[in-house]
Amino acid sequence: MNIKNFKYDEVGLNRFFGPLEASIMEYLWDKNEQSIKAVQQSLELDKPINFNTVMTVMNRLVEKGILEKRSEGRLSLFRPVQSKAEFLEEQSKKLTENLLDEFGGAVISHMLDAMKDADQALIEKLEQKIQSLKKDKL
Amino acid sequence: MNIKNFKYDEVGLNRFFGPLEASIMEYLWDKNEQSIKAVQQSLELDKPINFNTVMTVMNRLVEKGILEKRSEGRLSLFRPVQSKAEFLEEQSKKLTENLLDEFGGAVISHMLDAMKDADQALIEKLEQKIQSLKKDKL
DNA sequence: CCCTCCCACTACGAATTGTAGTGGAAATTC
DNA sequence: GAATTTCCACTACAATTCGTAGTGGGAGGG
Repeated sequence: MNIKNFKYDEVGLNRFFGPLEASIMEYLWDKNEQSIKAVQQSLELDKPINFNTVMTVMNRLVEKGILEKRSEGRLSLFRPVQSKAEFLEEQSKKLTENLLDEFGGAVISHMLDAMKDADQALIEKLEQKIQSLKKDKL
Repeated sequence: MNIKNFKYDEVGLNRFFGPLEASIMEYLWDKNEQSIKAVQQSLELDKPINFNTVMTVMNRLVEKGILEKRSEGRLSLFRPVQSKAEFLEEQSKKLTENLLDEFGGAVISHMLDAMKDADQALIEKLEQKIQSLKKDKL
């Protein structure tokens, strides 16, 4: 799983992937294991896309450790290594740790500042976490 | 100020810039306003670097809105648009907001989990923030 | 008047991502 | 069994980003 960049100016999967990569991942996370043909046909519904283009990008995703490739007879099937939830969990965790390493506790203040619309339950949860952190310090 | 990517696998300014860009910014944040020559000579202390290489990269930083360029006679002087502190503040804020937008309150939990070594003062501050957030909700 | 210093313009290579052509091997069809 | 279709491997090219550097021009000092 080899994601290198987090893109400020994009949204969702496009923060981690190129646009075509993102569409492919979106589809595969929905359908789990699929052939290139199936992916290409699905993308084609939106706009024309060459089979080989899809294949190349999918093979690159395998090289990057995002997809797994399996042969069934002469058919190649591709499937995400992680679920979308697992992927997002891992990325948000990595980014969070990176941010803390880089900027220290100050980010947490930014977080809370930005979090005006947090719901009550989350705030309670945070409060408890803080309490337990305080205890650990004693 | 046009930073696009945050790099997982780098550290410090290298998360936002290429390595040469980062060295240049580091120097200019220390010295404020300097000529290309001054920058190049400073970098040269580490390893040989062509004057034109430095110039090209500095001009690109101007195009990106990171540096400002000013002519004094026929000499060009370059200076960061923001202080390093301002820059880091802005980036950490942007990233924080992006992360929250993207992943919701869950990141905060990650934060606190990762924050085992937070100091007492920070924890107090967080507690107060939480309290005021709670009040706002009433 | 020549030389040196500084800058503008231009170009190239590696890496990343999207694009697609060519051709080969297997399956299907006649 | 030969022809056609299906699917994949290999290869290549374009745009972008970043580091690199060559060529040449203009301004000032000796």
